[in-house]
Amino acid sequence: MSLRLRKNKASPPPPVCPLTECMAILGGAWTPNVIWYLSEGPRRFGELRHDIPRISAKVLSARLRELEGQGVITRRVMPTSPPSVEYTLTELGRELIPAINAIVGVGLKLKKKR
Amino acid sequence: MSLRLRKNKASPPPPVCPLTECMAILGGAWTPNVIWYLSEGPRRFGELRHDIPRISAKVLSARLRELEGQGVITRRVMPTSPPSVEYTLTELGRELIPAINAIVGVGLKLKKKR
DNA sequence: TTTTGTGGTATCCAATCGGTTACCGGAGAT
DNA sequence: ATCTCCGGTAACCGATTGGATACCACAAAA
Repeated sequence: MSLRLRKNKASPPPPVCPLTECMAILGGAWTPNVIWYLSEGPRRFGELRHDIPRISAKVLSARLRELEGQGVITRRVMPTSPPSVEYTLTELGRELIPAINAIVGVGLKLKKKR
Repeated sequence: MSLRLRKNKASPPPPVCPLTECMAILGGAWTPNVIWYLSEGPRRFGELRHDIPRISAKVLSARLRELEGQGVITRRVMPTSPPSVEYTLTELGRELIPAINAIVGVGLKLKKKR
């Protein structure tokens, strides 16, 4: 003799999730890091490369263009020599900071436990 | 004549980031969704498949085993017929909920703006 | 004259990733 | 006797991903 399965409809699933929408922004490799390092102010391409040592120029370039296309950052070419480029979080981009901070918070807890 | 470049050392980068640590958990496809649907209580394999219609059994299975290995969820086989398996967030897993909520919050804002 | 600094792009490549399909055991229901 | 339900696994496959390397223009500095 054995127990019966509980009905599958037992508990209704939580409401529709907008997770996918937001993860489409945060999903790419290094994306949260880029946003994190932009969260304290504008930053140049080379500075970001230095901030995130293991990122390749190709990937950093790709991420920046994606984020620009999504309206998360703006790109501004400065009239210097050689020309330098400054990236800044938009208002939309700044709305991502609490999420990034929450992720960082969990990361800190994880580190403490090890 | 043209402007000079500002020194690269101008502003120090923010402190070392534990982002990567946490994103190693949240990074896989569907992972945040799985945690989200577990956030309101234990849930069975088939229920999760139903919650996340486009996920394949293979990927759901992989994610659940990964999360179990990372100590985010527990797996419990119930003595039913046919056997059913219940997944539950651990205490560590519950610490991820604020981050998930923050991500959901941004997703909601994104939806409103469209 | 040569070197340095900047912000990239082009190309190639191996690895990974996730989807698809087929299949499984074992008990209960029909 | 056969079908259904449940929670998977195995094998295969194409697409995507990200890393490595080489290369670019242009101006200023050495």
